[in-house]
Amino acid sequence: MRVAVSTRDRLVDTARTYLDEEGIDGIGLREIARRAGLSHGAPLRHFSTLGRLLAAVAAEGFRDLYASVEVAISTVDRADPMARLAAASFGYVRFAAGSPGVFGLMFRSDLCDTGDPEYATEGGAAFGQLVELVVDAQAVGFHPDLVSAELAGVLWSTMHGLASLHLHAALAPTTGQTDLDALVRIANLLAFGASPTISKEPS
Amino acid sequence: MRVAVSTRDRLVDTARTYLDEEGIDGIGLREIARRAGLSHGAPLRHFSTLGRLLAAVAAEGFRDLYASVEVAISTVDRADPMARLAAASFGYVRFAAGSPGVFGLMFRSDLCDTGDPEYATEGGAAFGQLVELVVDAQAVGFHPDLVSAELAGVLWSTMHGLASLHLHAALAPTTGQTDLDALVRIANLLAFGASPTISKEPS
DNA sequence: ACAAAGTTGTAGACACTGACTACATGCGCG
DNA sequence: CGCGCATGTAGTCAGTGTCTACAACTTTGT
Repeated sequence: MRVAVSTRDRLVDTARTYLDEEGIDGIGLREIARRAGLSHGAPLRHFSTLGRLLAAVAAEGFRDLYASVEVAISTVDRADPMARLAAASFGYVRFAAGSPGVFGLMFRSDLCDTGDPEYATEGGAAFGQLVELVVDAQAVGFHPDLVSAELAGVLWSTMHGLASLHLHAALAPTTGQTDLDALVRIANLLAFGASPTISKEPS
Repeated sequence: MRVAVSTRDRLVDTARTYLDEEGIDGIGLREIARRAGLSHGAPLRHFSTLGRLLAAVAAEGFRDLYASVEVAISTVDRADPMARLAAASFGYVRFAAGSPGVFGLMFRSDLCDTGDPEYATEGGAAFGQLVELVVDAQAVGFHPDLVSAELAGVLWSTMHGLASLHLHAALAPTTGQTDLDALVRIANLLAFGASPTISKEPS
């Protein structure tokens, strides 16, 4: 929680708060302006369009996602790449579960302007973080024959799918299941095998 | 391609066509009415709200998804549950790639009214189809200790994540990768192991 | 057969949205 | 000081979803 100094930052913060409190549905330029105590046209002084404003929110989301993964992998042995990869999974879904609104926004190309350079930079950084983890894992024998970026893409997709479907409650009604961590454990079991060191979530 | 007999069916068909041609962005009640050659209020005579109309479109999407998976698994040996499961993966992403607009809509709870009974029924049927495949696979030794619905949820999530991120082009820029089938092959490799019978896509 | 009732489509209105414009205010800097 | 420029305001425009009144047509009961 950092204090909003400029109006620009306050707008991004207001949007973030709205997303996590009210969800992604009613978000809009005028609503953000209202909550920030500004006139309906004020945001356009700082962002040329609503999409750019939301792209800035999403970029901050990617930074938070990066940090969440960083925190998760810091709890396990630095010399165990497989454990770090498994921990990263929990960091990913933990961010999604903790900031569902922002997470939902980050992958909504119809809402946030994905052409925004900040969006691309932060998104790429988050993915790059995972690729590094994958490279380390490959170095200790985890599917060393596969292209790192592709392997990372598949692992990302798994966590992304789990988080997405969980938030959309598309699985819950039929599975009667809300424990996201349990599903991540299963996913890790499938991907990494039944190692006891990675079958439990960290910290 | 079946001929639209009632106005109601024509509206659903018009929305479908729009989604696959123009994407999900500009869809709306008035736009659908325009394309169907009706006045802007006509759709509300058949659907109480835009969300219900789109829910009907999504429900038809779930039926098509079901059919796509059915086609995919029909190409492999009926007595090989693992091969059928792997084939189902291709059926899933093939539908998503072939009908990106409808696929995107199906999991957008802010757009289509997920409380619609038809939506819930068809969505549940599609998931049930996967659960059956998983049960068969468990019977031949594929993680028999896990809860079928949870295991199915994880597998669904993986395919869902791959399709979602692929369509959002969120992975493409960093991975430089557009071959969805290749990613599915990797995902199957991770989940099912390196059996040559499932490492290639069917048909 | 004929009128009543229901169904279906139209047209207008309302509140709302994102974006654009003209205008006012206030700040920094030569 | 005074000129720019950045910032915020208010009004406007085209567009949206939804509601309502109304017209036309179809079905139904007697």
